[in-house]
Amino acid sequence: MTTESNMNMPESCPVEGLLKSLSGKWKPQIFRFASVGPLRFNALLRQLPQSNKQSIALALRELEEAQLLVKTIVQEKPLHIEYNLSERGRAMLGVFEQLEGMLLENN
Amino acid sequence: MTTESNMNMPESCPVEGLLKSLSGKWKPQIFRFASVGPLRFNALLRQLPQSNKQSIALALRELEEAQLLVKTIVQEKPLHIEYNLSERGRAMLGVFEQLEGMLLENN
DNA sequence: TTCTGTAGTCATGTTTTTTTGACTAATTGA
DNA sequence: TCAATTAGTCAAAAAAACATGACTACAGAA
Repeated sequence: MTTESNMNMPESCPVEGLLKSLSGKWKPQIFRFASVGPLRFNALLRQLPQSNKQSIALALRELEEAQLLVKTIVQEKPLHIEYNLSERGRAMLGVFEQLEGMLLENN
Repeated sequence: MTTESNMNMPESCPVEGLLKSLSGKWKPQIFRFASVGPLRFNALLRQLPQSNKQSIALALRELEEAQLLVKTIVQEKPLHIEYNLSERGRAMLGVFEQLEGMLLENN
């Protein structure tokens, strides 16, 4: 039933776009970690010992593309890279916290 | 890096569970359709012409297991099955509508 | 009793995602 | 200068998700 016409079909519904940008094996956890404090690549790998570089690198890139995280080069020694929740990311976090409340209460 | 120990690891974070139960190629759309009115299997297949029975059946089953939809046998003629948003599903919908507002405004 | 519509399941194949392991390249500390 | 740490990339393999086509089973209409 699949045709060529559904390739790269841009999301019509923004919520569906958000769900997609948070879907995958590692992105939800990474997002949650980012809500606590800045992330660094190798530290993240150590926090997610069942994961791997490739997947984490991809997840970070996609979260950045979705504008949920921002990547910064920190000009300190040792020079390094940090990922933080973007403004949009923090806004999403607020909604998720509300959601969490709802999910816990009724059940 | 993968071990056997992460098989069926139950979700620690309820929001991650929700994200998971709404992830996949068809579940978000099905959920949105359900927010408009009752769903029926064959009608859904016709509304999602690039999909297929197998995937839709699986998506419906998983949405039901996640308690976002409820399945009802309608004792009318012709006897048929209906899927509706559960109470939990409607609660989620409320949050998603709020989310939608946020996603549209800042950007 | 045969045909149509309902709501699926099952085995198999294809495609997409995820993992593995080797490799790169810049920075820093000893 | 050597070794370690940081943050990755790449090609290939393995695993998971998705699609296809054949099939089932029941209800109702002609």
